[in-house]
Parts: sequence; C-alpha cells; structure tokens
Amino acid sequence: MSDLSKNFKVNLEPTINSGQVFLWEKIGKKWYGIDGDRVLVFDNEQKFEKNMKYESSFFRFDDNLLEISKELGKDKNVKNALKLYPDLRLTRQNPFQCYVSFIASSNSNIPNIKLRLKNLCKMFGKRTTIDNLDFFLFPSAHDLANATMSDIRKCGFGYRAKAIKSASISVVNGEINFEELKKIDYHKAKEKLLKIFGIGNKVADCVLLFSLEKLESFPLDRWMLRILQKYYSKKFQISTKTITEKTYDRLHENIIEYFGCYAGYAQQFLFKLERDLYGKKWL
DNA sequence: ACCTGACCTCGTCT
DNA sequence: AAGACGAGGTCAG
Repeated sequence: MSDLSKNFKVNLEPTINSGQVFLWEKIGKKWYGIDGDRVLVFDNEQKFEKNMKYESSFFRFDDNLLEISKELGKDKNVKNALKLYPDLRLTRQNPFQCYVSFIASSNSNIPNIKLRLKNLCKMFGKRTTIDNLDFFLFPSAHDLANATMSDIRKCGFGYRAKAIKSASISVVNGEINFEELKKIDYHKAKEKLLKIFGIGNKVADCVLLFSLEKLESFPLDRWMLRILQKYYSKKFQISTKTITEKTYDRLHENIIEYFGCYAGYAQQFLFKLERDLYGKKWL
C-alpha cells in the first residue's frame, strides 16, 4: 500500500514555469497565483493537508502518479524528464480563465501574454488583499461579455480583443458549457471548442488538457513540433511548417498510440525539458 | 483540401 | 535612438 500523502507534493518552479499558467508570481519566498476567483498561495515547502481540497485539485493530487509515471516511463525522453522534475504537476485550472488565457496566447510570447492577462484582471477583476499585497481576481464570463472591445484592447490584446469578447459571450449564452465539456469525450469536446472564433487546434487542446480533464490532449505548438522533429522524427513525420488540420489530427492519433492515454502529461514534461535546454525563463 | 499572408502588441536586438 | 524582428496561432482568401 503506497503512502497516499506522498502524492501530496509539488515543486512550484517547474510546475509554474512550464507554460501552463500565466498569472503566477513569486514574491519573497511565496508563490501567488490567480485561478478564477481565488488567489492560491504556496511556499516551496508547502505541506498539503487533507482539507486543502481546492489546492489538491489544482495540482491534480487525485491522479495516480505511480501509474502515470509507469506508463510514461516507457519513453526514454519522458523518463529522463520525470527524473529531472519529479514533482512537476499538471494543473487543473479554472476553465474560463484557461480558455481566455490561451485565446490570448496565439501568435504571441509569454511575457506579453502575462502582461495582457494581468491588465485584464486589473481592469475587470475584483481586487483582494493577501499578506498585505494587492491582487486582482480573474473576471467572470459575464464581466468580459459585457466589456467593450476598446477596453479589452486597452489591456494589450490587439486583434484578439474581438475573440475574447465573443468567446465570453458564448459562455454566457450557454453555447460553451465547461461542466458539460468535462463530461463528454475528447473529440466531441474539442469539436465544440473549435467552433469558437479564436480557437484553433492548439488552443483547444490546451484548454482541454489544463481545465477540462482530457489527459489525452497533446497541444502541438511550434515547440512541440520542434521537439517531435528533434527526438521522434522516425516515429512521426513532421513537415515542420505550420501544419494543416488533417496533419494535426493524424499526428495526434499517432501520439496517442505511442504515449498512451496520459499523453498530455508527457507533453508537459517534454515541453519543460526542451524549454530549459534553451534557457527560457518566465519569472 | 492545401497554401499563404496578415495580424496587435511589446521585449529585444541592432 | 528609431526601426526591424519575432513570439506557445488563427482566420480568410
């Protein structure tokens, strides 16, 4: 019988700095993160108690890491990453925040995305004080659906402002229902997300993986394609250029076949591995 | 069906 | 010091 409390462990540095989240910062010795209408606070020695339900859920302590590691360890690169970042966790984020964040991420870079989202919270979110520090919570779908495009634009979203607003309206009017998307399967959920203006394959996969319980989701961005080309050129043929819808789907199928149903976890570890290799730092 | 270019903004780099 | 460049994609033609 394995000690379950052993599972209640996370290393914030690789978890926060692996491209899953944007609204986190380290102040002094603590990490502060916005997740929807909450501020999560941790230090690196954080002890997780059984009553910390939200936090445990955020870091997916309910996943069977033992089984997942066993499954993923079949690949040598992922195995290597698992060893390097044993307490890197996949996150289970507030779906609306995740959805907006990744729509905001397209054709941009991490510092810019962080800046925009922070501005968005400042303009539309509620202010709250923790440890004598001010934070702004993530706005609701209602807040953003009613916002003017010009105000959203002022946050630095550029042409994405239109997508942010219309995607928020889709949540308010029920076209997008996150609880429902959690229940239906990967392909059906993805199909619904792809109908939203501003959401393509990559963004849809991020939202599905980081907030909608689809662990087989494997977002293919330019980094992932580079990684696949570099280490897996024999297994998957990558054309390197921007890939078409069909190529994306075919590639994803091959990836599931190879990495299995926890492919999303594999993606997270590989991504972190390669970003570190290039010395990319976000905080 | 595939391919190509345009696209807001803001670090960085010259 | 101003101007070019490109960054975790998506959409329209």
